[in-house]
Amino acid sequence: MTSLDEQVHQRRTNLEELAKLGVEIYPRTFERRHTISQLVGAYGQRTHDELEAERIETVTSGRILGIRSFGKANFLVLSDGLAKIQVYIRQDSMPELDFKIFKLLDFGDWLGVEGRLFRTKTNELTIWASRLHFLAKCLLPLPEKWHGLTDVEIRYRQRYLDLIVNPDSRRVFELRSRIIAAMREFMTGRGYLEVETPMMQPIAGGAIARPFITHHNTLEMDLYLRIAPELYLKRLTVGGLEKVFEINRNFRNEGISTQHNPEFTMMEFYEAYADYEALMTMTEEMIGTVARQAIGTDQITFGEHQISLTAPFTRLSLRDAAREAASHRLHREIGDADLRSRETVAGIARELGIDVDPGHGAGKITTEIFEKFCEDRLIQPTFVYDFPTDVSPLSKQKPDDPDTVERFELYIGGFEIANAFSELNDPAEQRRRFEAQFKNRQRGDLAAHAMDEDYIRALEYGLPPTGGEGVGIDRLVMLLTNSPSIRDVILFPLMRKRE
RNA sequence: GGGCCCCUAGCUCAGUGGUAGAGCACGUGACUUUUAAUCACGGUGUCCCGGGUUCGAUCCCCGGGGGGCCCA
Repeated sequence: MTSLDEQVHQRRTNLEELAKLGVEIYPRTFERRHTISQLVGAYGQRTHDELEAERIETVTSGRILGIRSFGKANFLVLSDGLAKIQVYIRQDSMPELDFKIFKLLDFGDWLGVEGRLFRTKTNELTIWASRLHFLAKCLLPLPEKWHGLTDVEIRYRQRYLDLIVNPDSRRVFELRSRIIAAMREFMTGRGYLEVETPMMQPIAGGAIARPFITHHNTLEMDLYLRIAPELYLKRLTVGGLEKVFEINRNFRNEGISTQHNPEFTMMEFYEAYADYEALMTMTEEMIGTVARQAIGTDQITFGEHQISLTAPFTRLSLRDAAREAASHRLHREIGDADLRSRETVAGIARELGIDVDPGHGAGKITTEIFEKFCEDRLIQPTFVYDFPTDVSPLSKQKPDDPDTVERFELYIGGFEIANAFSELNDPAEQRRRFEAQFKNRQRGDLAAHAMDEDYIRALEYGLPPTGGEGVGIDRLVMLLTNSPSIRDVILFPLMRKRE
């Protein structure tokens, strides 16, 4: 018999023995007077003498994360996932049946306890148990208590084990919830309406990305999982909802990395009468506010970096960033005009070791230079603004420069956190942009934006001047929880199927 | 998709071309305020899978699977 078989068998036997004693082995409810967290919160500072005077009786419950037996003195460690409390168990303090139950408990079982709070000689807050209530059996052995569970594959595939034994993991997901709550509060506090738009879309628009395809049987219709809610949210702005936001999942059928999960969470919002300048101001306020509210500070540690999220953030135009990086590497001055000539910028890119796609225009090539040489150096919060028009099919051009759109991306910790622009609201120009994208698609670019006639029709009814933005929630959570991989902040990251 | 690395007991990890190891966990016993409890004794296994080389492979070689990091 393997060690595993042996341990599972032992646990099953204990469960059977409990049943033989007449114990309800899967009881339906349990009424607590306090959670363990409440006990620790309320009485964690009480001294031995205060507890003796107050004689606090409690009924609580949790999972057994430690058993120390000394014959007649026995200790359990009980956890509610957030806090732990010790339980003192002695045969002469409880009914005979309850002590028999205790003898059949295993590491990992769920248990209810009645008793009085006291402090042991070593000053540990402890429940002196007078009754035990068996709540559920743990039939499989848990990971070791000291090293915990470090195998990342098991942590992701069996997140429940990770959450049981790794308090830091629990902490990350508590913070994730608080970050999203703070974000929602920030938006609703500014008068934004929270909405939900389709996740299944007949045309996957609003971003440059390859979609997942699914199928509706009775409609006999292929659908895409959305790559962005953008086009639907702007339809709402056409409909007069001047400030809307949505926090929800997007799905992109692309590579997986420490910064990319196929499904990820975005907060996307649109505000009538705002432009990208206004959004920059709002974004730096949002990031700092959310950080202070969710984690208590806007000065964070991310890996080896100390990052300040206090406004204002640095602002850097994309072409300046690309120009400076190229000038530095090629040891000569690259001018703005060099980046706007397709021939010149393609030559520069090749000199920099970039494989230039013959179908790519000057703007796309400039963006590639930026992505390759600048992105991962933008550790402190930086707005990179003014993107080439050919990589931004939904953004409004600058009045004096049709090759450039009013768009920015926010970089923190070396990766993109947010993407925003003044929305293109001229339906004729929007149609031209979609057609240009269609040409990219014909050349084989499966991520190119698709034509959306209904969206153009909506624009024809009139979209007011509008600014819109998407904030990557998972990446923000990574930053605020100092997590090196996006999989550490997604409860169940996508993993390859296992035989 | 490419490169590099990892896969050994339930968990965390050593290790070797010749009967596979430790700590925790598990079992038995001792112990009336312990806390990574301690002490004594005890059993651990498809060394990820398949093929090859070899008298002999967990180890070397090839292929596959899963995972991680970096690059695209």
